[in-house]
Amino acid sequence: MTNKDLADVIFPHITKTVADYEAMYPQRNLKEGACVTRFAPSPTGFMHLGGFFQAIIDKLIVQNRDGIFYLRNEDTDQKREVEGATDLIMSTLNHYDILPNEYQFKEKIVGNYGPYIQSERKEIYQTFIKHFIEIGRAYPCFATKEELEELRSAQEKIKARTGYYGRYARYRNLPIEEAIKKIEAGESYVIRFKSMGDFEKKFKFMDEVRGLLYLPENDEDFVIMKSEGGLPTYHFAHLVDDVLMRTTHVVRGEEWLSSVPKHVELFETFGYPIPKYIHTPLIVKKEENSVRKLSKRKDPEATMQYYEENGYPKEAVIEYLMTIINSNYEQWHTENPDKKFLDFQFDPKKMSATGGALFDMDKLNNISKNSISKMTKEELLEESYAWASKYNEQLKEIIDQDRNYYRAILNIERESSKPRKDITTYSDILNNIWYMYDDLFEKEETYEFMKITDKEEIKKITKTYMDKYFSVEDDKETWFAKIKSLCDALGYASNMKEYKQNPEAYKGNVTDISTVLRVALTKKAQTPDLYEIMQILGKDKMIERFEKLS
RNA sequence: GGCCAGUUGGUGAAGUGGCUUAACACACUGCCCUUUCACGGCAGCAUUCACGAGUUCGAAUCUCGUACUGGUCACCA
Repeated sequence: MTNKDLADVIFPHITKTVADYEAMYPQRNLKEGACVTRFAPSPTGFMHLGGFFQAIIDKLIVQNRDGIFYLRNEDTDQKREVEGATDLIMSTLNHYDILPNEYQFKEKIVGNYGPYIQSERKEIYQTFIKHFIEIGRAYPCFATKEELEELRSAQEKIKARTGYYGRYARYRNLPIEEAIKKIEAGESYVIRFKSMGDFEKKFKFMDEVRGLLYLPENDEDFVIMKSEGGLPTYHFAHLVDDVLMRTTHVVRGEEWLSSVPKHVELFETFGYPIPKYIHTPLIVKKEENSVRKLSKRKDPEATMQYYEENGYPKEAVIEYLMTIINSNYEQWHTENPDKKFLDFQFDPKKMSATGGALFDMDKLNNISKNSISKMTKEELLEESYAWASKYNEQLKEIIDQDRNYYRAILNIERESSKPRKDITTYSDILNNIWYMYDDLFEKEETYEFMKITDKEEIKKITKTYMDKYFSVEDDKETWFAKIKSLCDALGYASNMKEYKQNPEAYKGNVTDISTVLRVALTKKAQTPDLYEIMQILGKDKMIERFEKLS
C-alpha cells in the first residue's frame, strides 16, 4: 500500500493533475511591472470598513500599471454564508469606483482565471490535496473534537505549546492500511498538512509594510480540508487560488501575519514563488481603556452601509481612508487638486505598521464637510437627490417640488473661493435649509430672537424695512447700506466702532437689527447670508413672514 | 502562557544618525475679520519621541533589556 493508494481511496473521482491546472491557468501575460491583486472577502452579508480599506489598496496597486485586480468570493465556510452578499460587495465597490477587472457575479464570469467562487473550485483544491497525499505531505486525521480538546488541555497542563504538531500529531504516522480501513468504515476525518518545519528555526520573511521579519518555521499539521463538504481551509485555498490566479500581491489584515509560516511552508512544498504580502493595520476603536477592532455588531460605522445611508460623499470616505493608507496623501491631494485618488502612487513602506489606526469620526466629518463645500450647486443637487431618493423621502419631495428653488438655496455662498462649510453630509441638508420651505417653517414654533424681543419693536423694524428700505433690485452693497440707513433711522448704531465707544447713545447696533430681520424670516439666529436668503425668498414671502409675527 | 508585531501631542501621522528649537492635517484654546453662523487669517497646543542602559563627537532614528498595547495559537476567514 502506498500513498497513491490512499489518495485514490480518498479522491477516486479526481482524474486531473496539478500540472493540468497549471497549464489551464498559465502565467499571465502582463506588462513589465504590472501586478495582480485580489479582494477576497467571505460572504457574510456585510461590507466591512477594513475589507473595503484593503480593496482600495488592491485597486491602487494595480492602477496605472495595467495590472489586474480581481474579486474572489471566499465561501468555504458554508455556516457563515449569507444570501446576496456578493451583490452588496459589488454594489459597494461600484459606488466607490473601485470595481475589479475580473469577477464572477450573477452567473457571469469576467476573466480567464475563474471560477472566482471558492465553492465552485472544489475539484481544483482536491486535485492539489490529492497530490499532497501522494507525495506524503498530507494525511487523513481521525481525531475527534474531544480528542483534540484533551490534547489541548494536556498541553496546557505541562505548559507546552498548544497545537497539533510533532509528537502530538497522533495520526501523522498512521499506517496507510489502517487509514484506508477507517475511511472505508465511514469514519469522519479531515486532511492535514504534514509539516517538515522546525519551530526552533527562524526564516526570513519580507513584509512589504514592515520590512524584513524573522519568523519561526511552521511545524503544525494544520487542517487543509474540512470533514464536511470536502472544502479547503483558508490556508490551503490561499495557496491554490493565489498560485493559479497568478496573484502577485496579497493585501490582507495584519491578523494574518502570524499565519505566514504556514503559508510559506505550503508554497515552498509546491515550489511556487511566494507572493508579496502587504499586511495592513487594523482599524480600531477606543473603548473604556482598551482598543479593539471595529465590530460590525457593536459599531455601525464598521460597515460601509453606514456611510451610504448617512450621506457621506464617496470622495470623502475614500479620502479619509486614503489618509490612513498613506498619510502623505492629504498633502499630495492639496498639491494636485485635479487628480483622482487612483492617480496617487501608493507606497506600502509608507503605510503605518502601528497595529491599529483609531477610527476618527471628527476627521471624516471634516473631510466630508470640505468635500461638499467644493461641489458646484449642480453636483450637490445631483448627489443629494440620488441620496434622498434612496434614504430620505422628505428631502426628495422637496427637491421634486421645485428643483430650481432647491438649487438656488444650495448655491447660497457656494461656488466661491471661500464657500460655506456647514453641511457635513447629505443627511444634514434638511437641517440647514428647512426654513426656506413654508410648511416646514410653519411647523417650527420658536423664534430665536436674541437681544431685541419686544414685539412692537420687532414689528417696527420689519415694517419700516419693508416700507422704506427693501428692494429686490439692490445688489449686496446697496442692500447693506440700506440696512445701515435703517439703523440710523431707528436709533441703532450703523457703525460698530462708534457703538463700542458709546453704547449708551444707541438702542443697539446693526447686528441687532440684522438679527431681528434674520430671525423674523427664518426663526433662526444663525443662517447663511441674509441678503441671499432674501433674494431667494422674494418680497411676497418676506411680507407674509413678517406679518405672521403680529 | 508561547510566538509575532508595534509604541512619536487628544487623533491620523512625517521622520531611516547632524538640515528637528519634531512637518502636515483633524480636534481643542485664544485673538483678528465679520450683519449672525460657517468660512478665512494669526497664534497657542510633544523642551521631546514608552522607560532604562549602551554604541557614537552627535540618536526619535542603531543595539540590548524592561514595560505596555495589539495580533495569533479553530474543521472562521
